[in-house]
Amino acid sequence: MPKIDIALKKQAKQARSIATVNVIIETATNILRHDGAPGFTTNKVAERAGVAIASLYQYFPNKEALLFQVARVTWEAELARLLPILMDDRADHGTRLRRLIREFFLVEATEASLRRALRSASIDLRDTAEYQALMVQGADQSAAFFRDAFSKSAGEDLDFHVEFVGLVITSVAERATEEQVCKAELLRKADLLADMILYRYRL
Amino acid sequence: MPKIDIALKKQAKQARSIATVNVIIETATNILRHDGAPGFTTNKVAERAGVAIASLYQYFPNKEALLFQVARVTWEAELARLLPILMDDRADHGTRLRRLIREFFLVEATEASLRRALRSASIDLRDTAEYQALMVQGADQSAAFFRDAFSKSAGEDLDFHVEFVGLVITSVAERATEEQVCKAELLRKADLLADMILYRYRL
Amino acid sequence: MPKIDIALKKQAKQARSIATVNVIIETATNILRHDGAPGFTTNKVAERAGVAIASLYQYFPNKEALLFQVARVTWEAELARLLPILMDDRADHGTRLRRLIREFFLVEATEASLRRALRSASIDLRDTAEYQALMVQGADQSAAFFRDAFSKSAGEDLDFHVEFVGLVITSVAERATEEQVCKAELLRKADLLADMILYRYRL
Amino acid sequence: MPKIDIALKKQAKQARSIATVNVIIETATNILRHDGAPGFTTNKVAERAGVAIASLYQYFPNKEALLFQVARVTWEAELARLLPILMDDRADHGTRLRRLIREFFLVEATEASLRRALRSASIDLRDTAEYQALMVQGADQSAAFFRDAFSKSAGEDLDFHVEFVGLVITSVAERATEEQVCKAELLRKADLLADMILYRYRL
DNA sequence: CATGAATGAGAATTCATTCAT
DNA sequence: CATGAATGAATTCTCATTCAT
Repeated sequence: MPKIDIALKKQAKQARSIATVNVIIETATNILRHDGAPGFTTNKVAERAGVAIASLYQYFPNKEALLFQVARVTWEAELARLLPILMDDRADHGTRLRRLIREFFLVEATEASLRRALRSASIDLRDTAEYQALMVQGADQSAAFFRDAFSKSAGEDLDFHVEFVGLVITSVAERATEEQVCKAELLRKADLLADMILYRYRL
Repeated sequence: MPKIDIALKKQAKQARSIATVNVIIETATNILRHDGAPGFTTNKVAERAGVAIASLYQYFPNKEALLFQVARVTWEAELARLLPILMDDRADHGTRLRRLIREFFLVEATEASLRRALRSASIDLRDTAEYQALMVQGADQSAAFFRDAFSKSAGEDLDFHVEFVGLVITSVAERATEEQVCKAELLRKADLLADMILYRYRL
Repeated sequence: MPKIDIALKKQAKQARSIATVNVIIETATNILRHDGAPGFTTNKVAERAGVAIASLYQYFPNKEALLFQVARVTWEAELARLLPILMDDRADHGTRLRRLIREFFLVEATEASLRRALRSASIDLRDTAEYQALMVQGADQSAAFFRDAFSKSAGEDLDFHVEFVGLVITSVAERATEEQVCKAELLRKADLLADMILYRYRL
Repeated sequence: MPKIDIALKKQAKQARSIATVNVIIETATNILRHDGAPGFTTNKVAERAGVAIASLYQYFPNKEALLFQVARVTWEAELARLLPILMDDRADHGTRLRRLIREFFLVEATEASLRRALRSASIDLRDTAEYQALMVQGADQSAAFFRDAFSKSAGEDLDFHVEFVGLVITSVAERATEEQVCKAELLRKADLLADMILYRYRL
């Protein structure tokens, strides 16, 4: 039941229009990064991107659609950094989990302001099928990993634990990176969180 | 470096003025609760509160100032529920921490939509001295408790642990209450989080 | 089931605001009269009325509401000219009907362009309860007159005839006044239409 | 004084071009029929017709030109249904007039929404020479018929009567078909209008 | 003090039309 | 010729805030 239609209007075919679309998405990302959600207006994006506002609306049916593309690109980049850690079978579960959390904290930190803006702006997005599909993409893989890791110690309701640990890691990472801190301290926090989880599940 | 001046324009002294201010704050709270951050406009608050918009601006220099008062009142109410648990010396630290987390989850859940709206609306507020002072208020008391609880097991940098545990509890509680779930599941999550912390600090 | 809410937002109370509202309605009427429906934009109305666009929207919740007020004022003025003719019991039905049609043609002619614009612009208005109530106002009185006049000759389905004659008069008057013609010719047409109706109903 | 140039840019000569032009006109007609005047945008027409917007502008110099073609095609189809009735010498004038009015009501009813949209969209068109020429086309033939039919009873100014009766029939038909009614009631109205005219002219 | 009135600046979105390949 | 790309100029409507009584 997505109230807003988020699908792109036209697929850009020619090189010129592909460039335009990309410029728009990049500009939007930057604005979100630097000015936050309240500064994110279609007019500003168009102006800063150097295209007419009507051009923006030729590809994105509405503001949310543009926002979604920003979220998609950002999220995909994030996944690309995290998945390899999950898949690395040479390391045991505990090691991988610790690495995952560390990397997750670092990833969030690099784009802290962008992620925050994205979060606060994409409230309407949450209900769209597209957004949920996007989120599931990465969640699937990590859930499988968690399931594997906790299978012995979690007790009966494995899924409950899997979901909750995911929630804990993402929510803490988000908040921990809100304040600007040095990398060392960030990693210390990541490790401390990893400790809590590893202790609980005896990894 | 607070860009916005949040201080109340004039401390309402007469009974009538105090009542007006309170009505405005309550109305604002309700609007935030029911209509969310985007529905929170000064004109709507004034209208629903039954005062002229100009009167609102006689007490609150700008929108943020009003928002801050809402945050303050809400936060103080929350503290009032949590502090007794922290202060109860009859229970040992582990028990109190578990209770604290449970209560915190419940508190957050009862006003989930209000808290979310407050969060998403008060981004600019974060930088103000007033807001930070407000947050410290409760943090002080709980920090003392945490310091006491973790003193043996935390190792050297006690303050680091104290701060981080606070962050973990608040961030997880906030996210865990975002989706509507039954009380039982909420408490299960609270307990699981408590487990993680208690295990780590051997309580 | 009115989709658009047409009710005025605030009732203007002070003299100043009553003047503002009136100026806006008058300006809107003039624009409709001279520029037609496509030229009727809220911005243009506000600008020509010498008020800020936001002021316009303080009293009229949307474009349609303003349009409705124009229709109301115009319609009421029209009624004020027609009702006395209907009520005049000194004349017989035939005479009154002939006078009514003449006056109706003249009324329509004086504001031909306004009425046309109003018609073409108020398509959405038709479905609103307010608009229908407004229309019924005058229709009631004339229907009563028609019913009285045709009762002997119309046969069984009196209401059908009453409604249809109303439709005939209004539709012909509207179209007959579309082209600019002299008063004499207009009255000739009115009389010819009256003939047709009077003959049919033996008045 | 046609402000807008309505003439086709180039008479499509090749078969492919003719097909394109026809597809565009048909699509435009359908959009007008189903979405009404406000939904009638050149971009939408082009998209639904499966041609590039620039191609549309290669044949039609502007929106009005396209609109005019729609009006022309529609009007010609209408004429094709009405003329045979007028020309049928086996029936007397009264019979033919009654038939004409009935058929006219039916024709208008079948395409009520299209005609309404066409009317409300083609206000500017009225002043163009082309449009007037188009309208005269059918008017000529029916005027001849009316002249014939009313010659005895109309008195001196025959042309006046001829023109006015035409106006009466078209205006009433248009309005009578605005509301959705069953065929039976529509014909009843047509007959009642025919009565009025026939009585007046003793046919 | 309180308030009714007023507004500047901007927000999202649309549309007829042109341009360059 | 056909078309993908691009846009200027509007349009409706909102909102935080000020002003004058």
